[in-house]
Order: sequence, then structure tokens, then C-alpha cells
Amino acid sequence: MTVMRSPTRVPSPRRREILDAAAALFAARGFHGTPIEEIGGAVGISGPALYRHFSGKESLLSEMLLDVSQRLRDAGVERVTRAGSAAEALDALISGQIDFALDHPALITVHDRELGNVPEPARRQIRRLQRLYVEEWVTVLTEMYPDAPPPRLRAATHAVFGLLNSTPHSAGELPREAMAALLHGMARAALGGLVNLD
Amino acid sequence: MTVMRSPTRVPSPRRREILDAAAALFAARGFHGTPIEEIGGAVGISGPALYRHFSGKESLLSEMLLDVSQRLRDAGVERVTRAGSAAEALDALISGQIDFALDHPALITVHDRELGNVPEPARRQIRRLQRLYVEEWVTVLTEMYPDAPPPRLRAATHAVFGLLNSTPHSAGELPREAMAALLHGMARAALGGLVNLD
DNA sequence: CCTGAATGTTAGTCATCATTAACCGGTTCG
DNA sequence: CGAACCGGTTAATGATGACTAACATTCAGG
Repeated sequence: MTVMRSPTRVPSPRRREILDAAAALFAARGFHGTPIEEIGGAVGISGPALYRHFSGKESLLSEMLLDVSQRLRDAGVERVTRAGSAAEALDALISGQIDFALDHPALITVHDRELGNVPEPARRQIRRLQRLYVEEWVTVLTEMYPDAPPPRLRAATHAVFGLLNSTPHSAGELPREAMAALLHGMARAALGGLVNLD
Repeated sequence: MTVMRSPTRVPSPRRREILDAAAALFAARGFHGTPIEEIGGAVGISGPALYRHFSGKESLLSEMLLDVSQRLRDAGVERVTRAGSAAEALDALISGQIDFALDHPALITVHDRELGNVPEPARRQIRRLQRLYVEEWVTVLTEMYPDAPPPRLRAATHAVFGLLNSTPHSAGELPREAMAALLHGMARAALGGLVNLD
């Protein structure tokens, strides 16, 4: 059997196509609720042909979530290092998360619904990337609110993720730009309120 | 005269016990990822004995989600009618949602993960209750921000739900009261920011 | 040309479930 | 007493679904 390619390198268009279709299906019906037959069908091939591209259903999910975590983390790091101030960095993080959530609602959904179905080696890596991404936020927030205890900032970060990742639930309520602006404002305000409470 | 209760029967303690166990398992492993055998095992009976209490796995889920939607909506209506002002009503809604999320994290999780697995008759009812609950919030917000268009307020409401329902993701970061206060402050601030943006 | 890799296909195989059947010990109450 | 539930049990039954096998087809180079 041939070794599967490392996740992030040289994505054959077929692989990407399959991952995209699978993301939509997993978001709609859940990992266990989606037969491999449907995933194949969604890209015009049928059933077991998927095994020419992935070693199994679980590794398909693993790769999907690893890629998401990777991209979120990388984009986060990049935006933070580009920024000139903590406040600017925070805005960049918020914008990045909003863009990703609006561009890939299915991935956002799958990302926080299906981690439990990822087998152990990959799961640990995904969690690690998630933790690093959260810490990116916490670092920025610590700079802005040096007196706030880190657990509080971590909880606040998770809360803001919940807020920003709500877009799949309010799909279609507002045009994209209006939604982005609304969420950005709300996130800023929510985190701004942090200073008043202790 | 007592108000008619929709969860028709008097809940036998056994039913409740099963529903609680199932909620925890569904939250952890998902509906399709949880064999009926495990649900039974969690309450000391085994496998098909569940059929003495529910007509099937799906109706178990239906009942669980109907009950959650019902309780959230009822509590919402009650708190709003008790309140003396819109601002007071909003605080009451926020507190209610926070209490529920902190008291029943598994139900919150299942509530927005597994609606897709509820069969049609019940699903429509659940959606209806959810919509009514959202409208409860939107009504209060409309009173506070009469110029904001309703879709914007609906999106903002969903965003706040995302924020408040984030507790299952940041479990253990903070003691309960601190978490409740943090979330309340953030939600208030997020909605307060609504007035500034148009 | 011939070979072999890449990609598909269809027809098994084998597990895992949800659901049903067939049985059984208690408890209620007529 | 005894019939009828109630709430359990264990053993089928039947689908569904992941994965494997065996068998094409295309196409790139040598």
C-alpha cells in the first residue's frame, strides 16, 4: 500500500474536492450519519473509490480537522505578527475568524462537532493546534488587560469564538458584509467589557 | 387552573433517568455514535429494555429536544413578563440562558448538534419553539433599539446564544459564579454595542 | 508496444446496531 | 386466587455500512 501524502502538501484537486464535499455532508448529517457512499456520490465517483485517496473514513475526517486547525492557527500567528499594536492584533484576529467562518461555515461546524470522532494520534495534534490558537488570542488580550487572570481570558476567548462561529446558525439573516460588521462590533464590545468586571 | 403541559405524561423517574444519561452520551459521542446498549447500560438496565419506556431511539431524542426547547421558551416568556423594563427583561433572559447552560451543558450541546436527527413531526415543533424563543429576545431588543432592523437583531441574538452556550467548551476554566458573571457582562456589552453600528 | 501506476467499478465480507420476539418474575386489585 | 400489567432479560432478525478483493481502463514513458 502506498503511503498517504502528508496533509498539507500537494493537495491533488480530487482530494480537495472530496474533502469539501465531505465537510458539507458532515456538517449537515454528522460523521456517523454520512455513509461513505454519499461522499463519493457527491463528487461523481461512487463508494469505495474514496479508498484510492484516503486510507479510511476516519483519516478523511482527521485530515479535514487538522487542516482547519492549521489554517486558523497559521492565519492567527501571521496576523498578530503583522499588527502594530495589541488592539490592532485583536482586530486582525477577530476579522480573520469572521472571514473564515463566513467562507467555510461547514468546516466551522464540523470543527467543533466532530473532534470526538478523530482517532487518537491526530486528535492530540488538533487539540494542540487549537490550544496554540487560543493562546494567540490570550497573549494579545493579556497585553491589553494585564490584570486579568489568564483563565478568565481563556474563557472570554472561547465565548468570543462561540459568538463569531454563530454564523452557521443565522445563515441568511444578513448580507455578508453586514454580518461581518455586526459580529466584529459585538466581539469588540464583548471583549471591551472585560475591563469593567473583576 | 393549571396550564396544559405539553410533555404529555407524568415523567416517571426512570424516563428522566434515561433521558439524562442519554443526553450525556449524545453530547459526548453523538446520536449515531451512541448505541442503545450504552444508554441502557448507563442506567443499569441493558439494551432493548429502553423500548419499555420509549418507542425508539429517535423518539428518545425527540422528547429530549422538545423538552429543552420547551423549557427555554417557557422560562424566557416567564422572565420577560415578570420584568419591569426592557433592560430588565434582557438581563433576565441572559441570566436564564446562562443558568440553563451551566446547569445542563450536555443538553445545550445536544440541542444544537442533533436537531438534524429528529424525525419530521417533532422537528417542526422544536424549530417552532426555538423560533418563539428567539422572537422573545428580538421583541425585547426591539424595544431597546427601535431603529435596528429585525434581521440584525435576530443575527445578534444568535450570536449571543453562541457566546453564552460556549460554556461546554471552556468547562473548568472558571468557577461557576465567575463564569456566569463574565458571560453576563460580555453578553450585555456585545448587545450594548448594537446601538453604535449601523 | 508494453508496463505499471493512478483511478474507477462492482461484488463480496463482516461488524455493528436498532428493533422485535419470546419468556419471566413481581405487584396490584378484582 | 389469578389475571393483567410492568419492566426486565436474552436471543433472533435484518439493515446498513465500512472496508477489501478482483477486475477494468487510461495514459505516460521506456
